[in-house]
Amino acid sequence: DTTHALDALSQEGLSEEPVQQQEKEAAGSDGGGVWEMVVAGGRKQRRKENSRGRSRMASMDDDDDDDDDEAEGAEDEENCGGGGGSERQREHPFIVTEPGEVARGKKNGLDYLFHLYEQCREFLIQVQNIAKERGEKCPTKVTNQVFRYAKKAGANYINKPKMRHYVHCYALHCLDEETSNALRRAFKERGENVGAWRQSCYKPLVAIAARQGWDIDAIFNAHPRLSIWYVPTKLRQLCHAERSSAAAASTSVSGSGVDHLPF
Amino acid sequence: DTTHALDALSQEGLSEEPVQQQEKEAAGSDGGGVWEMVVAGGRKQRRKENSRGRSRMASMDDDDDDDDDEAEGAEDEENCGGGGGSERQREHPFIVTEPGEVARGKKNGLDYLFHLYEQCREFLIQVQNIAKERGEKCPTKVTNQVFRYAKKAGANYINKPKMRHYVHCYALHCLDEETSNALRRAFKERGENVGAWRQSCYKPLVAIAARQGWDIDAIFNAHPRLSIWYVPTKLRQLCHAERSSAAAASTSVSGSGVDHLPF
DNA sequence: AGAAGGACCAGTGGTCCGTA
DNA sequence: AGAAGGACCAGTGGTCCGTA
Repeated sequence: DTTHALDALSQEGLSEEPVQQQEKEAAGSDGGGVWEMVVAGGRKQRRKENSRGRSRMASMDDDDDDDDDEAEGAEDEENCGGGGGSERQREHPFIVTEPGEVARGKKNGLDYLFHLYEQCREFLIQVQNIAKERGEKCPTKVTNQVFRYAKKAGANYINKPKMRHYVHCYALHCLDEETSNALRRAFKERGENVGAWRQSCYKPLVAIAARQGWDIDAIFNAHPRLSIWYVPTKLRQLCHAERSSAAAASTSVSGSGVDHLPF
Repeated sequence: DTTHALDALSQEGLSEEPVQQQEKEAAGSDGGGVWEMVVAGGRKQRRKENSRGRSRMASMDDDDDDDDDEAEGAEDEENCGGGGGSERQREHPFIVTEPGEVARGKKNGLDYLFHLYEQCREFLIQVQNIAKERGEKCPTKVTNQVFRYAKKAGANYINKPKMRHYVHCYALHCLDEETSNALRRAFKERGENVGAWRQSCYKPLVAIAARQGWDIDAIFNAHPRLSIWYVPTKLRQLCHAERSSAAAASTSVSGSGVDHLPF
């Protein structure tokens, strides 16, 4: 009674199935659909075979998967917004944009970046539904399995290193959108690059953690959209370091405590 | 201000430190201490070097670590309750015992088995405390890291395959001690071996799951002592299979539903 | 130079199967 | 035969570094 079309999920690379599910937005769950039509239209390259003869995957349950399958290694050019050619494709780099601003030229903006996190969440939900239906272990986080699923669903522009790289930026966006927006405007105005903006997102997060007892895991877990992301190592370390030095400062002022700082 | 004696924890096998923490019971947290004096006295082999030149580990924070360090590969005989000799040591096999019954001869009873789960919980709590103190990722389950910690703390009789093998038996003991006890008495009386008793523990668990909406993960997670254990694959599969056939039966009786069973 | 992401690596969950 | 557990293995979390 249950379709087992996704049986290959845990046997990656073994089956050879023709159907491929396109990236689909689980439409209507947020503003992403509209936003995407505006911003992503010229950028979204659909499925370039990633040249290592990977197998594909049957699509699942509901709607809109289109069934075209290219020959392996077809490596044809695609509309990537003006720079046609057959060299290996990458996503356009991010630039610092204000909220609502669409990046021009061969660039992607930060609304698009955050949108990728929402898409990953939708892919996770799909993976969870499949797992529940089949009585298998159900992931609570965006795992390798989810990234693999996203890729097979045609979302080649989603990958683990990128998503992990900017998690804390998304965290600030979730936890304090005001501050996040202000930071974006400030860094755009100053003409800073994405790396500088990214670095600057740590500090306000540590401040939030300070106000909430330093438990960054609890802060992530308490937020419905953030709880599915692993706390980045560096953010965890910064919180720990800052807590330690804050504790040291307060004890050395009060004279109590067990640390041995010079006085 | 914080001791970093356990810095080697994540660098297993690299450091060469002389201090070793003995198994300790985190005394007073449950009845294990008393129970152990009665039952485990003649069985507890303390530290046989596991012959692969593994390094040891500095002990942590609090109390009672004894500092003796044997030469590597000392391989001396130990008091194992009567069977002295230098051959490789194993734990005595389990036999089916009634609640409160002490196993005689070279056997271990089921109270002892369940006690091992409590010990693992205590080791997990110690690992969690260390992780929190150091601002590192904090495990919520009994992971490889916890088994490694237990071994380094001298609890050589704890190992992953054994603990995973009997998890569902412990689960029944946690979730329905009455039923668990009755099962033990019945299987002892019938002279069944441990394997048969172990097998028999699945069925009442599936029945519990049936009563609670089939969500075995939720059932594990709702119980404070059980939530730290991964749901065993086979138990998960049994619940899923039973739910499916129960659903099929009910729909074929009611005539509604989407399955295509013969009528 | 700044940035995207393939691919690697140490340590994980899971359990088989050589051992006693 | 029944059982304990060393050791293996596929797939994970994490992120470096060769690439563009």
